[in-house]
This record gives sequence, structure tokens and C-alpha cells, in this order.
Amino acid sequence: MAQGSPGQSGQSLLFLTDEQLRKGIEAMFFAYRGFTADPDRILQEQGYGRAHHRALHFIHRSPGTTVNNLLSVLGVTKQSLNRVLRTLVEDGLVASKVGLRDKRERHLTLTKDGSDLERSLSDAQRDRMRHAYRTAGPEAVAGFRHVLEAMMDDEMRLYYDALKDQADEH
Amino acid sequence: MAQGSPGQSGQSLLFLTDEQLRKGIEAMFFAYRGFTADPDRILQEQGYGRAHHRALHFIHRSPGTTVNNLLSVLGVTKQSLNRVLRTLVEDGLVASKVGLRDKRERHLTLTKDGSDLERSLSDAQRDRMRHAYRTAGPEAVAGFRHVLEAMMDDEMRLYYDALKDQADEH
DNA sequence: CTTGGAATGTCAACAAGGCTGACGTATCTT
DNA sequence: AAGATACGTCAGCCTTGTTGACATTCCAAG
Repeated sequence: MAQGSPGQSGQSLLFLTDEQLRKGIEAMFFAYRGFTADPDRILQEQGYGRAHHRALHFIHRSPGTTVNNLLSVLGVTKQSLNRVLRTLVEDGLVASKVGLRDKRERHLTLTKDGSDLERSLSDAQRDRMRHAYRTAGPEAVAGFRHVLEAMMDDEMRLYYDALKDQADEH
Repeated sequence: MAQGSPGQSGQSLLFLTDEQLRKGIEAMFFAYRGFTADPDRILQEQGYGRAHHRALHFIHRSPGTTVNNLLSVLGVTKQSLNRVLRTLVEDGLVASKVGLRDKRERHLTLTKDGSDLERSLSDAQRDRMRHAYRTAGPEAVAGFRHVLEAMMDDEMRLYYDALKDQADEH
């Protein structure tokens, strides 16, 4: 039923057929596997999982962030995040400091060791991303970002934009 | 170190800076969450998980496929797949028939109920994909697919291309 | 000042869904 | 007849999601 009937409005809508959409869905599935494959290997060697990677990434991205902030961005429960965070703190990769203004808050930063691991993880992930970008070219990359941004939940796009803006002010 | 040194070859390589790559990485992260959000809601109502969705998707995509085929495409162990497959067969969503030529094989197809659930899942996922495609436009979509394909592992691209080709012959 | 509610973070227990390893049973294939 | 292949299963482990209960801290109303 959703097979775009031709001659819609002069502009071709062939890219919206169910078949094209299915290809996009499978592309997301297979590509995401590649996207996480390299960091996953490194993490496994160290006895960590993908959840640790996500925590390290966003702490690196927003040093001094609170547990609650991280919770919102990661979209998991605080109990789930806490387990991951605890091991990272115990292992000396993340520093958790009680807030000065509000002592209920914990401000999170990476230690030297944490930075080192984060770097090795994001280097691996960037290498693959760079390869994909270089292969596809600048215009494809613009389209890639465009589609992904349109695919996010509105709430998530806020976090995405906030991080993006934070990067722009320098 | 990976901040693209300017004046490389006349062509701008600004899209390969670490900052651009980081934005791409976060776009993948947030977009994938959106990508799975809608089916996840439906699945939860029915007491299933993402693993069931993947199985249903690829059985729908390649009716009569064998367990081994599915294993390769999904990239999980047979024990893991078997747990999911067993519940789907028990619940009457998937039919498992002994092979005619090779009786060791089981050929998997969706039942009426299985097709119904698969359709409701893929409708939800396609709706979001369609919205993203429509928002971004045909050229962006081409770029999107291009980058994703370059991001896959070679092995996975084989499965992706095989499925794609299968669709082309009609 | 006190007290109750809201916010923040921690501990405990459970479930889904990955994984490895070992094994059994049919069924090809040589 | 012997070995390889396809599939299923049992057992047990790990990561990472969930809910529920609880301690601490802050703030605002009385």
C-alpha cells in the first residue's frame, strides 16, 4: 500500500518506497554493528562493556557533569548507570566529587587512566568513521548527518544539539 | 594529530576533522535509539524483545531460510538464537519445517500471526524512516546509505548486498 | 527553626539476552 | 563404516537493562 504511486507531484518519490525504506533499515542494522565492533573488542580485553564506553564518552565530552545529566543523555535508569559508574570509579578511571553548591550531586571527570582508555576507544571508532566518510565523500556525509538527525526523538535531538553547540563555542 | 592539516590536495578535508567525526559518532548513537524506539514499545507490550524483532525481520525477508543462515546474518550464537526461536515457534509465530532435500535443515517461515506482528513492527520502523527520508530529501538519503555501507564490516556488507540483490530480481 | 517533600545517589534482586562448553541425534558425504 | 554437518539442548556465566527500598541532602512552608 505504501508503494509510492508514481507522478505524485512532479518530483520523484521513488526514494520513499517500502523497498527503499527496508534497505535503509537494514543498512542501519548492519552499519551499527560495524560502528560498535572496534571499541567492543578493546573493551572486552579490559573486562568492560559498551555501557562503560558510553559513560566514558559523555564524561569526556562534558567534564564535571552530574550523574543526573548523564542519566538523561544516556537514557537508562540511575541504578543501571550507577553499577557501571561504580566499577569505573573503583578502577580509578573516573573521579566522582561531591558538589560544592549542592552536596547531593556528584561531579564526574576522567582520570589520567580514564582519559587514556577513552582515547583508545574513540580513536578506534573514529578510524572507522573516517574511513566511511572518506570513502563516501563530503556530500554524502552531509546527507548522512541530515537523515540521522531527522531520525532522532525530539528529546534526544535536544541533547545532540546541545553537545553540538557546546563544541561550536571555542 | 588527526586535525586535518589544511591545503592537503586542493580539496577541502574539513569534513574529516576529529570534531566532525565525533558529531557523526554521536549522531549514530542518538539516531539508533530512535531507530529502535518504536518497535521496542510494541515488543514490550507483547512480552518480546529486540532479538525477536530481528529474527522476525530476517525470516520475513528470506522466507524458508535455515537456522544456519539466520545465525550468520544475525551474528549471534545458535544457543542465543535458539532461545528466541523456540518461544516464537511455541507461540505460533514461526513455522519450522524439516528440509526436503537435506533433512538436517529446518526451514523457517512466518505464520499468519508472525506476519501480522512483523508487519506492525516494520510499519512502525518504516514510519520513522520515511519521516527521516522525507525531511532530509533524496540526495541526503543517497549519502546516508553510502556512508552506512562504507561503515559495515566486509562480511556484513556481503549479507547486506545479497539481500539487496535478492530484492532487485523480480 | 523545624519539618515534610523533592532531588540525588546507592544497594539489592531480578530478567533479557549475549556468551562458552559439552553433548546427543539425525543426516549427509566420502 | 567413519567423519562431517545441522540442529537442539542443558548448564552456567556476564553485561546491562529493570523495579523497589532506602539514605542523604536541600529547600520551602509553617
